This record gives sequence, C-alpha cells and structure tokens, in this order.
Amino acid sequence: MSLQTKITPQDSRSARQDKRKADSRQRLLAAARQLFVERGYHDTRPQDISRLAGVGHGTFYLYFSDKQACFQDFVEQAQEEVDALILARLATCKTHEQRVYGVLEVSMDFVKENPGVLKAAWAGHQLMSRDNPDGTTTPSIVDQWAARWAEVIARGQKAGLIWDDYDPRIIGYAVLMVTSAVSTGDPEVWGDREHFLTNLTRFVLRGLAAPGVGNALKI
Amino acid sequence: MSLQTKITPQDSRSARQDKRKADSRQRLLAAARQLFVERGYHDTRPQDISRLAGVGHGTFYLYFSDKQACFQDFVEQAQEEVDALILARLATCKTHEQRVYGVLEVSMDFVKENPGVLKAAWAGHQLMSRDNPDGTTTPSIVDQWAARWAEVIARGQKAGLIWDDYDPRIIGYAVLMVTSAVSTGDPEVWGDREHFLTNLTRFVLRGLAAPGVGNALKI
Amino acid sequence: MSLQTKITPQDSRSARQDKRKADSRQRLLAAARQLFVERGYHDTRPQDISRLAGVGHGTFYLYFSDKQACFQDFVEQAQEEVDALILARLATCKTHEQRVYGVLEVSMDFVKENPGVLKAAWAGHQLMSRDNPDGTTTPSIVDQWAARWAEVIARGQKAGLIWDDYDPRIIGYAVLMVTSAVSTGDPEVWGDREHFLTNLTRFVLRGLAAPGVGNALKI
Amino acid sequence: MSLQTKITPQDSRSARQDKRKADSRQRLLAAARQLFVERGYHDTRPQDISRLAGVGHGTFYLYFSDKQACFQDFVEQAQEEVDALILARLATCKTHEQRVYGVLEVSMDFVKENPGVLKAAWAGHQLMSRDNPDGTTTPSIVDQWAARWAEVIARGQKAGLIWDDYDPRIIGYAVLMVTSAVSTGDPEVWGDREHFLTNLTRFVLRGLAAPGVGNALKI
DNA sequence: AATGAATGAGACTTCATTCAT
DNA sequence: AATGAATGAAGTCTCATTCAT
Repeated sequence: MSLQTKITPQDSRSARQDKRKADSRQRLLAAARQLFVERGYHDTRPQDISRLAGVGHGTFYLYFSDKQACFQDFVEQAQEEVDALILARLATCKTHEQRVYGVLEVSMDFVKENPGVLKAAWAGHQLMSRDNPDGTTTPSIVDQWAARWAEVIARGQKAGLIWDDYDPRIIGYAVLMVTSAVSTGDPEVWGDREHFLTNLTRFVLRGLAAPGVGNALKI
Repeated sequence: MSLQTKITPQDSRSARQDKRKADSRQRLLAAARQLFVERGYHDTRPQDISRLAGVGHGTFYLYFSDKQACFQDFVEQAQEEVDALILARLATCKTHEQRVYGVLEVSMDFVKENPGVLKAAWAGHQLMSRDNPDGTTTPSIVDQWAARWAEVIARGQKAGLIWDDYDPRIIGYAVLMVTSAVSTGDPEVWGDREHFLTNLTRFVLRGLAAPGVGNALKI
Repeated sequence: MSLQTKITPQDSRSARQDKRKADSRQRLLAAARQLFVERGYHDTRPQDISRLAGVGHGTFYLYFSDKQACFQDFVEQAQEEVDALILARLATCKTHEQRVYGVLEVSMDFVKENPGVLKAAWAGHQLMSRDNPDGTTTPSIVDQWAARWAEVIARGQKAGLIWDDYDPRIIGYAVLMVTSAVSTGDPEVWGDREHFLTNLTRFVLRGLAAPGVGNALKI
Repeated sequence: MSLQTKITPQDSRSARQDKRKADSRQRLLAAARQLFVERGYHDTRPQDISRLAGVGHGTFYLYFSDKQACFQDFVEQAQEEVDALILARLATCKTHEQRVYGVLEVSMDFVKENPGVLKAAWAGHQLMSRDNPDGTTTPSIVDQWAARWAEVIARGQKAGLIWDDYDPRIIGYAVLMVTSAVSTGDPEVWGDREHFLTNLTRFVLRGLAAPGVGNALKI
C-alpha cells in the first residue's frame, strides 16, 4: 500500500484547496498574458484581468502584490517558455549548423505562435526598469534570450564556422534583434510570412558564416 | 533692403509674437523630447513639460491639441532629423560602398548622440498605435528609417554589391533593428562603445555583401 | 473524586472542545489586546488578530460577530480587570485615607503594567460611540473607572476628609484624567516614573483634601 | 498717488488669483475642521471635505499632499489659535493669581467654543504619531498647551504661590488633563456647564495652592 | 497669447466579511 | 468547530484637460 493512498481528510482538503489556489493563479496569469499582449501594460487594469479570469477583484491581490508584480510574473513565464524551448532544441542538435538553424527556427516559431508576447514583455520591461532604483536591473527576457544566442555563437566560433572577430554577446544581441523583428513587425505589413522568415534567416546566416563556410549554411 | 527691415510696427509686434510663439512651441518640444526620453510617455505629464519649458500649464494646449499630439510631434521631429541626416549623407556618396557605410555611420551617430530618442519614440509609438481604430496606422519613425535602408539596399542590389535574393524592405528593417540595438542596449553593459559599433558594422556588412564583394566592404 | 475525572468519552470530547473553544477565544482576545494596544483599532485587521492567535482567519468570526464586537470585548475585559482590582483593594481599606491612596495606587499600577491599554480602549471607544445612533452610549472603561472614584470621593466627603463643595462625579472624572495621564504621557518623555507618580499623587491628594486634613494625606 | 492705485493688470490678476487660491485653502481647512470634529479622522474622506468646501475632488490635493497633511494642518491651526489665546491672556495678567485663572478660563472657553476640536486633534494625533518612524514626534497640540501651563506654574512657584515640590512640566500636564475633561466629557452627561467648570477650577486651584495661600486663590 | 487653479473620471489597492470544504 | 480562499464595496490619490482671468 503506497503512502499516497492513505491521504488523511486534512491532506485531501488542503490538497484540493491547493489545487484551487493554483488554479486561480493560473487563470489570472493566463488572463494577464492575454490582456497585456492585446492592450499593453498601461491599458490593462487588474480589474480586467480578474474579470477575464473569472474571479473577484480582490482575488488578484491574493496572488500578486500589485499590478507590476503580475506583469513581472507574466514576463518570467514567457521567459521560461522561450528558454525551455531553446534548450530543448539545442539538446537535439549535434552540429553547429543545426544549432544556428534550430535557435532561429525556435525563436521565430515562438514569436509566430505567441504574437505580441515578446513585444509586450519587452515594451513593458522598458517601462518598468526605471522603477528599480536599487540598481538591481532585473534581467529582461531579451537579455536572457540574447545570452542563448551568445552561447551558440561562441560554440560556432570554436568550430571555425563563425567569424572569430565577433564578440558573442554583442552579435548574439544583434541576431536577437533581427529575429525579434518578427514580433515587432506588423503582420499585415510584411505579407507572406515564409518570405519574411527566409529573408531574415539568410541575412543572419550570411552575417555569421566565417569565410569559406557559406556553403555549409546555405538555405 | 531685406524684407525683414520693412516690417511696420504692427508687423513688428506680430513678428515678435510669432517669434515668441515659435519660441514657446520650440521650448515645449525640447522639453517634451527630454522628458519623453528620460521618463517615457506615461510618466511624463503635460504639466512637467510645461514647467520644464518655462511656460504656464495651459500654454501646452495652445500648441498641442493633447498629450498624444505632442508626442507625435516629438516623434516627427526626431524622424525629420534622422531623415535629413541620412539624406545629406547619401548626397555625398558616390559609390554603393560609401552609401552603406554612410547610413550605418549616420544611424549609429544619431543613436549615440540622442540616446533613448529612438527607444522612446518607438516604445511610445507602440502604445499609441492601438488608438488608431480607423486603420490609418501612422508611419513610425522606424518605418521611415527602414525605408531609407531599403533604398540603399535596392541600389546595392542593382550594382551587384548586395545579395539579390533579399527583399529590400525586409532586410532594410533587419538592418535597422541591428543599428537600433545601439540605443536599446544599456550603455553600461556593453562597455567600450567602439568595440560595440565595430562588431555591429561588421555583422551588417557581411550579411549584406554579395559573394565575392566581401573584400570591398572589409573594415 | 473531582468532577473532572468523571467525564465520559463523549463528555471528554466536548469538554476538550469546550476547552479548545475557550482556548481559541482566549487566544484571540489576547492577540486582539496586544494588537489594538500596539497599533490602534484601525490598523488592526481581524486577519492579523487571527494570525497572531494562531487560528484560521475564519475562526475569528466564530467568536466575534464582527471586528467591533471583538474590540468591545477587549475593552470589557480591561474594564473588568480594572474594576476587580479596584474593588479588591477597596475591600481591604478601613480608613478613607487608605481608600484614596489605594485607588490611586491601583490605578497607576494598572496603567503602568498595561501601558497603552487605557489609551487604546478609550481612543477606540471614541471612534465607536458615533456608531450607536440609538442613543445607547455604551459606558466606556473611563466612565466606569470614574464611577469608582466618585464613590470614594463621596465617602471621603461624608467623613469630612474631602472638600464637600465637590460634585463627586465631576471630581471623580477629573482625578481619573490625572491618573490616566500616566498612560497617555510618553514614557520616554517623562523620565523617572517614580518622580512622575509622586507628583501626580501629591496634586490629587492636595486637590481633594479638605481644609485642615492636609497633614493626614501628606506623602 | 499711491503705488497701490497703479496696479498693473498682471499684479491685479495674480493678486486676485492669490486671493482665490487662499480662499480655496481656507474653505478646505474650515470644512476639514468641521468634519474631523464631527466624524473623526477615519470617517472623513477627502471627497467629503472637498464637497463641503464646494470645490472639486482634485482641488483637495492642490493644497494638501494627502489626507494626513490636511489633518496636520487642521491640528496646527487649532494649536495656533489656542496658543494665541493663551499668550494674549497672559500678556494682560499682572499677578500670578490672574495667570492661573486666566489660562484656566481661556482653556475652558476655547474648549467650550470649539467643542470636539481638542478631542479630534488629540485622538487623530494618536493615530498619526505611529506613522512617524523617523523618530521625530510632531509635538501635539496637547504638548504645546501643557507647556504653557508649565510656564505659569513655574512662575507661581517662584512667587511662592504654588507648591514648590511640583515638577512644572508634570503638573502642567495634569492640569491640562483636567481642563481637557471639559472637551472629552459628554456635554449631555455633565449637565450644567457652570457647575462643571466651577468644580474643576476649584480642584485645580486647590491642588496647586501652596500652604497658606489658599485664600488668595479662593473662588 | 498666456496662465494656473480647478476639475472629476478613473486608476490602484485594502480589508471586513462570507462560505464551501 | 475550523479553515482560508474568495469577494467587492469603498477608500485614497493622479492627471489630462478646461476655463476664467
């Protein structure tokens, strides 16, 4: 008989309550994500989030100390998702070439699947960062993402596939800027998305490829 | 005899008033620029702008129909400055190579000289665009800037100096994203600015250079 | 055989429950007293009281119909304590002189031992009394205390030891105000407490003593 | 021709505006005083004060940084009034006897004319003082008033009219407590106010009078 | 043209109380 | 009896805009 089957009434109750509690938090976060993305930080009221989540106004403040904290949590969630996706993809990559392609693809896929999330997270982060007068700048989703690119680039340099006169952190940031263009650019303006992605991917790969390896990364 | 010396007393008065009026508007715009850049759109009140400009609170509304209009004017001003700089530079360029270099240099110089202006203009534009439900998306500073790059790239393609499988509009946007990294990146984080600029310039030029022209654009 | 040992299991359970119930109530009251004294009525939330008492938030409302009722109970408790102390002391007094001294001493001792309780009870009572629009002003701890003084003073007058042109209720109230100064006065400001008490005691006794009896009440 | 008659339009305008400004502040303070006295601090909303003053909700915050600041100003105003009254009276007093009587009379008159003001100021001050974590306890109206009594008592001691074994600060405080009883006591309970005042005055004077001077202070 | 006092809709947040478990 | 998540009315305060001077 496992210990699990011997749940006492209290455990059962608190377990159910915990579930309910986690539920509320999740519903709130989902609502927050939707609204922050749709309307932006300033045009989303805690009240709106609560209503969309189907809970009372006050419940919001049981899970977030204030509106900013809620936004931070939303950003963190997006951050973790992106990071997990990238790490998972990197784990399946054997060659450097695959890594570059992989992260590009994952980045663009995420941006495509979650239109506006990056934009919202980033725009909001700008607004927020000023309010951290203790000097502790919370690392933004962008910084973390850029760091992943830096890793990939550094490995590419060691393998002789990427120009070794690049500073990985800087170029990682530049590459991220380009990929994030996908999110920032107005979908309706760019027309054919495949066309758009192909262009950006080519530009990035050509900018990275060390002399003589251009063929290897050809797409 | 210049036209200026022929003004009647009345004219003189109205001229002075015009000057004063233009003065107030200019002072307000300068103050707006400083504050929008320093604090962002939402944390800048018309009152703050007026105070910094040294005029009464109500005066603000003599020159701008509302806060948003003031912001639009700020963006437009920055836009015109950038555009004028780029056009002036392009006029002095004979070869394609010079053009690419030129716009890169001008872009980065502007961003260096006006830290935060692009960021502020852009971030604010995001917040604003939602409020245009009539479909008329005001072209942002970014769009216009990207258009200049598109021109340069298209000319480079005709000259055979830039990969001809690029869509100029898209790659123009991508290049802009990279150069704008200068403004977005935290100055203190990137350390040596020259190092930073060198890296970005190399990346852009290599990404653009058609096969076989790499040497020509070497830096 | 005591009654306690004869309880059946059921009795035992309900007895334990009663004890536990009384326990919870007592713990809540103790917590309420501490917090009302430390923070005042408005800055003490039922939640805080419950947490300090170590019971659930909802439990509070099993024992008090609302926050005000809890406060009333706190005041009542303090009231009963004071009254019991004064009555006990009066019971041991034979002469009028002893009574005056006795009540003074008890009053000041209570105030010394329970710093802030009188102040809190009184301040809170002020806030509350407005909410009794039916005219039934709940007698405050102050009123009750003053009543004891009035008794003592009336007896002193009969014995010829206290000016007989005093209205006992009024002077009882005045004496109470002076003794309560001990609680109202900032401990750190007054310095030596003995010095403080001696001064007040002298003032009261001299104010009361009928002509010619000054010596009897000398301290 | 006086300078006054030569008021320029600007002066005239700003003068009128200043008057209007001072007017609003005065109206707000008067409304605040009435409401704080009638309802107490916590049951008075800035909105209520504004409405009673006949100005908009936002105007309140043009004159007080927040609700607490408004309350502080109300207390200060009462404080200054009381102090001015006492000082004015003291200035007309030649003998010590007159001083004691004078301050007693002024105190009681003020309390009679401004029922509730002292109580409100004091009660509110209690609530507030906790919020001064920088250690700077704002001297309350009570402290200041007590200080005046201390002065009078010290002078009386020098003149041999008051027991010289009193600490003036302490007894000043005690006397104040008694006189403030007038404000704290429920008007309806005490009945005839003259009777009340006579009792308290006698008590105070007898408590103060040095041996042998009782006759001098007889009332 | 210029001013700045005035406005009030609306934002964020708290907290006494309820109720399903 | 005990719990603590949920509630929403109500409070404090801000700020873009107006208007009398």
